[in-house]
Amino acid sequence: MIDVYNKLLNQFGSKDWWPADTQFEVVIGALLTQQTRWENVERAIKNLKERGLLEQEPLSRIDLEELEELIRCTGFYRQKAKRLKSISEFFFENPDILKKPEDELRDILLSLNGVGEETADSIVLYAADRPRFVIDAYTKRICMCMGIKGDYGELQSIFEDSLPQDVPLYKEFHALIVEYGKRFCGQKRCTECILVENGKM
DNA sequence: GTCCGGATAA
DNA sequence: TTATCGGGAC
Repeated sequence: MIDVYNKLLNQFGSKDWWPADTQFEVVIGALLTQQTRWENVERAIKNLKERGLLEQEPLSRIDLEELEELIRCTGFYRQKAKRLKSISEFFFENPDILKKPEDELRDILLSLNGVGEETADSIVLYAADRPRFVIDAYTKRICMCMGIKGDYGELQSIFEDSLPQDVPLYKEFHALIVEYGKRFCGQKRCTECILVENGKM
């Protein structure tokens, strides 16, 4: 896998993904970005920030319909508004939650409504700064093209076992995979794929 | 019309 | 495994 990482890094350079002022902002962004373009997430984040709502207590207490309007641009705004309120309440009541060991933290996150495996790992990696490799749709797709099959956990193990346990590397690699996926997989430029031609990772 | 930095209930 | 949630950009 490290070869794939180096190929992507050479092609695209460092991405500096997931800009955010606070850990909580990463958590909120992780929910808002589900099935949504990042540009639209930034608008919603800006809306919340301008009103001082990008903090645990204010966001947990905001009127539901008001919150829906502020995040409407991210789509799925009704379910996302409910989830944001409940997760804000949880983080307000458990302020040190991100300091827990990554395995325990991941299980706790998964028990929250609106948090599946990808979102949980995104929070563990980008908010808590712990080594958990994020598997998204592009990662699965690229693996399939390389002949690697498996469910979420199996693919995650393949990446984590073949890479040094390095948080910045995990962050960068996932960002590069998404960038690559957008440009090639998403545009169906399979004949130009630089990852599959030599087969193995 | 298609696609996005998915999760959930059925 | 499939339907649903959904606005915005192309």
